[in-house]
Amino acid sequence: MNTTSKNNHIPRATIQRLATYMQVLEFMKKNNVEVTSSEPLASACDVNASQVRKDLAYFGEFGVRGVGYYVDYLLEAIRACLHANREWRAALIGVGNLGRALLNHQEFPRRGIRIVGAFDCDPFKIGETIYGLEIFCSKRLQEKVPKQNIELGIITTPPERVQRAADQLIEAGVKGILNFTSARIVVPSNVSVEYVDFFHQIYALTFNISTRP
Amino acid sequence: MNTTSKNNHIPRATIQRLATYMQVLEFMKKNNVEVTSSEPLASACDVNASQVRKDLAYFGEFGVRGVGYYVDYLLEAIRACLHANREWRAALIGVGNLGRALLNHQEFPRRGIRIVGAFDCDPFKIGETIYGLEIFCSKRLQEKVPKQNIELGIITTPPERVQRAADQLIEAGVKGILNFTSARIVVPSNVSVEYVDFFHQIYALTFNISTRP
DNA sequence: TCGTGTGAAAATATTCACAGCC
DNA sequence: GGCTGTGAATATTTTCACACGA
Repeated sequence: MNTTSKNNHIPRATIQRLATYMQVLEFMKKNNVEVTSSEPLASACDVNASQVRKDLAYFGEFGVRGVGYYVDYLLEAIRACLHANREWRAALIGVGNLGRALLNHQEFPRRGIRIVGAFDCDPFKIGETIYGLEIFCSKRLQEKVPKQNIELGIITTPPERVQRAADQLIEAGVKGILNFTSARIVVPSNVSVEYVDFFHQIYALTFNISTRP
Repeated sequence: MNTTSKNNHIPRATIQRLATYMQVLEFMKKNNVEVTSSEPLASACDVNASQVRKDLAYFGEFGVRGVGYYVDYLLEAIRACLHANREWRAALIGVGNLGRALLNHQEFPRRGIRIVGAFDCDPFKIGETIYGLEIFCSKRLQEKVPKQNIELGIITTPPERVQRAADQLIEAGVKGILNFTSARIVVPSNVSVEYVDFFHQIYALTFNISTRP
């Protein structure tokens, strides 16, 4: 399985759709569907069938002409494309409500994301143990990130502190940041940032609802 | 302020960026910035300055040539574009961990989203009161949605139950659904659906990190 | 025959560049 | 002089349509 064949730039939309295909394929697998094809996969994801084929073509050839795709094989192929087929170690900064919820979120370990460090700058929280994880002062990221082989940072601080948290994570050497804060951050170009803010989806809803027949 | 002038189709990406501009403008407002221009706004959002102007142009003219944009005015204008400048009433189905966290999330009321009904199908939860809201059986959506003027549904059930929850919401008359489940749903074309799944962002991260120099 | 993989065509989105207005 | 608003140019993404292989 060759997942690096076409090294030309891959649209971000393609990456998002691959994640969606994964979800649908997992659902199919759970329902003992062994073979599928671009059409049902596409319609489950509300896209065009050739879109599915084109998205996959960026990475290689995973189907069988005249037959379709073996669910299990395609699932593994997509996991490999997204590099979701290995363990990723993460640090979480900001142990408030949301932070705690994420620390307890079973979907993370199920998908190979291990949150192995919890950090905060509140002296009352430092030292506390939550879900088996001791909370450290954010200043100790410097020391813990390399030691624990942490590559991802998850920020769940209040928005005022997000930039400082990001700076500390980057200084400590993480390669990617997942920002749950509503504020934007500035990072050097060798670090990736993704924003999680479901109000974007809410506004897409309110807009769509309001501008319909 | 005319926010419906150009009725041609508006790209989804534009809607998403408008939500981002809102966040940045709110940040500026909090920092007492009164006037800005497309350049600083664009660079804070990692887009091109003419992208900002083009996005706004879909809805009208909100700037002053030679000057820029008045933060407060632009903010209100964008809110109006997204229909985020009024109250929206929502029902939540699935009072598990995530559901509870959302019911307690202060950002909802702050942004005019009022969750006025909580529903579940677990008999042990029905009747319980959480954050001042009684939990009702999902079957009562039919009756509660019209009575309480609910337009949005928020689904936080386990994925196996998401389709049924969606069917009940739609049957009861909601116009838009925010699906926090990892499963896809099928809805009639007069209902809008948005998916919230931060693993999409995580996979964007793992992909980006892994396919860099 | 059926469904993939893929060039070519069409549709969309982004960026440029500058006229127009403060 | 400076920055918006916008048509025109460019770039990107999606869709079509069909050759090819199982």
